[in-house]
Amino acid sequence: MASGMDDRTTRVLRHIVEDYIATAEPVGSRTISKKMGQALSPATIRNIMADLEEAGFLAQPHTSAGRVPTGAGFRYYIDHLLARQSLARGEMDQLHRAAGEGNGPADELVRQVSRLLSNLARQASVVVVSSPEQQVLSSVRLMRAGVERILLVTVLRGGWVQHRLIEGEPDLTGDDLEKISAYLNELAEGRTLPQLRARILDELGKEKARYDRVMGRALAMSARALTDAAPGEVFIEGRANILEQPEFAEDVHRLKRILRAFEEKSVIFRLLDRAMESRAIQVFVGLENSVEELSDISVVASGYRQGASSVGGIGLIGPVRMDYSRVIPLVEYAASLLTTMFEDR
Amino acid sequence: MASGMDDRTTRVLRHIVEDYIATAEPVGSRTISKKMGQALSPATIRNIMADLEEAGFLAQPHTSAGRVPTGAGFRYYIDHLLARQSLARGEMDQLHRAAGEGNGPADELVRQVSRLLSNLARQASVVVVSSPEQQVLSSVRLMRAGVERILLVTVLRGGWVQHRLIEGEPDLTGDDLEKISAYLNELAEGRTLPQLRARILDELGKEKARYDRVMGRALAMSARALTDAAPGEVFIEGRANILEQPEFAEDVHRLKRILRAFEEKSVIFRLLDRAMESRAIQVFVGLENSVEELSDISVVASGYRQGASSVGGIGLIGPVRMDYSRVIPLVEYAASLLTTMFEDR
DNA sequence: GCTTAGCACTCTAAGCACAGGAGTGCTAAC
DNA sequence: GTTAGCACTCCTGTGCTTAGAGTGCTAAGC
Repeated sequence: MASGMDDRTTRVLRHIVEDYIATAEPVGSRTISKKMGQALSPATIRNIMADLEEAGFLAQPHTSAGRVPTGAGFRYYIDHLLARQSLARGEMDQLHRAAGEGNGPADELVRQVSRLLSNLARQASVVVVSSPEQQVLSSVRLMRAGVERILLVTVLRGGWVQHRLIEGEPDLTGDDLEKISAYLNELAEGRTLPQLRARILDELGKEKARYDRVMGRALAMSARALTDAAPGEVFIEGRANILEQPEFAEDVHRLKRILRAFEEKSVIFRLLDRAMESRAIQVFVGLENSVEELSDISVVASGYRQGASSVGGIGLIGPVRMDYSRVIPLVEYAASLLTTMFEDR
Repeated sequence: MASGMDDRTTRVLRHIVEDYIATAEPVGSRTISKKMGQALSPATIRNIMADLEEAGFLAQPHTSAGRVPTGAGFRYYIDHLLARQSLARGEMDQLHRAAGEGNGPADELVRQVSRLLSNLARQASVVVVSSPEQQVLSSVRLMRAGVERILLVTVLRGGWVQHRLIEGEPDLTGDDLEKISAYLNELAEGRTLPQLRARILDELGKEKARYDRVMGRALAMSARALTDAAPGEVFIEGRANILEQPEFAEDVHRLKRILRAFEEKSVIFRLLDRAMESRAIQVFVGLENSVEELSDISVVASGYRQGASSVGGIGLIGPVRMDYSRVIPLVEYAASLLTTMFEDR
């Protein structure tokens, strides 16, 4: 269907979308005519606009208003007409610096980058960290945490740290913990979490008799603790930027919906998981993103990887009227930056 | 000054504040007269109101509107007139259950309680975790995290887990780490973080020669890592509840200010630190809280402790017009719940 | 001397009419 | 196929009016 649009028509569409992105106001034929150097009169533009409206790319809030791009209009613009802006040198530097400051564990790093991404794009930013089950373990340790509690700490290659608390094990001595930890750590070497789990169970069956009961129990307990995958995490930064957008400033109801969605991690997760799988950047416009609460907002997101496996996604959330030409390269760069950062971690 | 108010006057004030809390509308003399069983006519009430206004407890948005309590009015109400509602059995149970679910490390626990507190009070809730320097260590460990990174994990009694990443130490073998960790852990036994730091430096001076260079370097590096106190953390839950309040629904500007403040952890920190010191619950009304950005909101907060030392604060943030009779007991209960939870941790 | 009924007064909120303006669609001429 | 011209629609802002809520003041009553 889109194939039926000639060059002139698409140029008009592009100008309308861009003007609307810039002003957040319905745009009229006069404006577009001027913008195109008066090569076409307003009347001609109006004819074209009528066509575009019929095709579903534009809509009128009311008869005497200008046109506003529909979801489909934005979609077409993004897919076919978008002229990507290249990032400013300074912005790239800033992102690099932010990544450099993410000195702590891996989630510090992703949060730091997300925070800056949010500021540069003037939108709310979201990172998700999927529980990286395919990641190779760096080390594993049982640590005493109070009288009746033991903390199972796992560190994955790349700097992901996870905790699991194990309750009600008062009679393991410090020496026991040392011994078991060393053993666990040895088993963990070069393995992923599920592999370690399997390995422990294996050992437990095979050599159960060889070890004292304490060791057996501790291993079983570790295996159990490793069974519940650490839940993925979601960090949202720059919520306040949402308020900067005029569409939300007016309409408190929409604002409420989106802030509520932010409170529900699962919603955000659903939102980004499609982006995490794919290597390319993804843009979900309005209704497309299938999360009812967020039917009138857009998500621009991309997965980031560690080696071959994807470990999470980073992106921006905002009104459908977003400056995609700027925002898409930003997200893309942030994601690839994270990917490179994890290469030498 | 307040001493000059007779019983009848304060009763009127109380009714005005309570009606305003319930309706968010300026309240008129007629309403109060009815509410007090018509013992006093509206005209009399008006006289009293005029007095209260002169004393600074009430204000009029405009001549023909009813009265609205000022900050001072709320202050007086809270300090002298407040009839605390007792918590519903069910609410207490819910909080207990939430605390029970906080099975993970300590900050999981406080977040869980905070989240529920927020829902029960229908306000945004905030917990701060001050870096607990007086807390006794449970265990300390160096763990390999990638080729060039070492993770220093400290577990404090109560289940507080902290990480510090140490970069650029490729030539420590697994055995080295084992040895040093065991040694560190021994030094840590029963000490607080600053004490451990001091102790390490001590050892380092005294017995430097006795150990191989690797051990010395690793100890020095640990001491260095322990020097930067882990920053305190701030968690805010239930931001969306803020939008429920009519005062914010209308006024986008205020909403913006408060959400912006939420993004700045330091602001929230400043807000709660006075509450953390004291054992009693604290209510900061409007301007009092000295954070310019939040001049028209209230904070109800209380510190929670672990043993004798305070480790953080929990509270609610919302418009000055808050249902204090309900909210104060809630916060109080949540804080004391946390304190008891930490008793047997 | 405190209380209160009565009343004039003030101010807001809501409704309505009206004008101005932006933008459209259609028609007819180029 | 393009465009000037024009009638038409609909929103927006303004001014005006009215109803209502609530006040302050005064004078009468207990």
